[in-house]
Amino acid sequence: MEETIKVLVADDHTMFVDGIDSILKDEKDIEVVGRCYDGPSVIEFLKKESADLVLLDVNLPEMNGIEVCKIVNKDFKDTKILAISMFNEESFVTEILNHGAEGYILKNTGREELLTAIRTVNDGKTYFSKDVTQTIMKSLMKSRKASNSTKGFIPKISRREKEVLKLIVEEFTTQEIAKELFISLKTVESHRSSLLAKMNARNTAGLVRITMENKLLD
Amino acid sequence: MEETIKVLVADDHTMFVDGIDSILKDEKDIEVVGRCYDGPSVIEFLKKESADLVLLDVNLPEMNGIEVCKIVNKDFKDTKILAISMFNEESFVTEILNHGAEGYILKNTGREELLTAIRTVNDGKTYFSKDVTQTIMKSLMKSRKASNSTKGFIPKISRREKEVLKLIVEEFTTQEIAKELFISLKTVESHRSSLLAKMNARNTAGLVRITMENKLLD
DNA sequence: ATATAACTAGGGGTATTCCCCCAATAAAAT
DNA sequence: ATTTTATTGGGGGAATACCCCTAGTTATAT
Repeated sequence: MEETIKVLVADDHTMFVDGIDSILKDEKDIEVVGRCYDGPSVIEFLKKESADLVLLDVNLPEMNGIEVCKIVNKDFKDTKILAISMFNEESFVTEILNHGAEGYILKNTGREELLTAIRTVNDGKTYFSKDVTQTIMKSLMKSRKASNSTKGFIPKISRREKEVLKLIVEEFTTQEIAKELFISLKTVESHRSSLLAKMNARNTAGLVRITMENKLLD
Repeated sequence: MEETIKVLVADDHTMFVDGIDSILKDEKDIEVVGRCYDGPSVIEFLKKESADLVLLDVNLPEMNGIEVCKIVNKDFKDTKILAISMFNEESFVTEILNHGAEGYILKNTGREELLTAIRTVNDGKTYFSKDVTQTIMKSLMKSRKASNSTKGFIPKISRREKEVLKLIVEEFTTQEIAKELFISLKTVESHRSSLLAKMNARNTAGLVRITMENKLLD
């Protein structure tokens, strides 16, 4: 390896960043070019200087890791993301990987594995901790089950239906929805029954559950 | 300082321990004599070798920091405890301090402050991070004030209520729930209204949304 | 251009939820 | 031992949701 890997460390825990620094400074092929303690700082840094890889804490203040990941992937395509987190939480893992992170390791990862992860991701491959791999497997299993139980998707929900659905989830009654959207009570009822049919739900409880399970309002 | 301070590092996050190690190895008056990744190991270590100070993570697996703290204070009176945690949580702080920890710092503490904390505690004084001091003050101030501001606060939901709630989320009607649980329609209605009150919901939609948001059925 | 879907709205009726009141028994906490 | 909470159950009524039907207008896609 002729060139050094330029690493930007982003974590709000100073001591942790110090630790990473200490670990990486002994490596000839790796150079820590910056340290950030919140999301926006990462973006600011990358606007001024370049980095090959961001060691990115998923749980950052101000702007969380997922948001940062989105922006970096859009505006700084040459910069890779190695996500790092305290928690082996399925939601964190899957979400940040869906937004362009090339790797995900846990903070209980050892020194050697950290170095391996950085070099692997920098080479354009992906790297996951063993535990994380298991988590990903689990979530894949679950999503398969979920999509099976829903019996083939949810048909497209129209713009107006989505507005109604949003208000239903927010505990509005049909009357209140009608007033809010300046339409007739009967129209709202019509949308409601369309939603029940499309989502294959029996009642309001089903509408809300399926909405949350499938994140239909995001 | 003639003698070196013998430090035992106890944290389940390998990378963090590595970081501490890297920071402390440059200091002539401080020596890391051991590394533990769970509570019982700390006790085992102290039975065999001595340490002046344990850098103790509050959230340890197997046996948490408070338990470890109790035992160390009882059986190894010469060993000081410097508690360390990710979270500036009032409950953690007050509880471990009440069980004999001499200091409490956060993981976002910088290198210099860590070294200061270790030397201060080793000298028989106490050391708290600035943030922690504030937290202690706050807890003394409010102590009695109920936590209304906690938006996500949900009173305890009883076993039976949880059963009813589960079936509501699964789109059962009150009648069906009554049959399923072998109780009267009126009893189910009673549970329903208790749930509405406890969860501060207006209707079924709210029950389901709050249930999903807070993962009340896991 | 001509279906297809979306948005609108009504009539009429049943089912369900939500609300108030109440109260006995059992279990758990103080 | 006493209080509180949980679980059970009821009467009655108002509000809401759900279901059947139809149907005109307006986008949108083929």
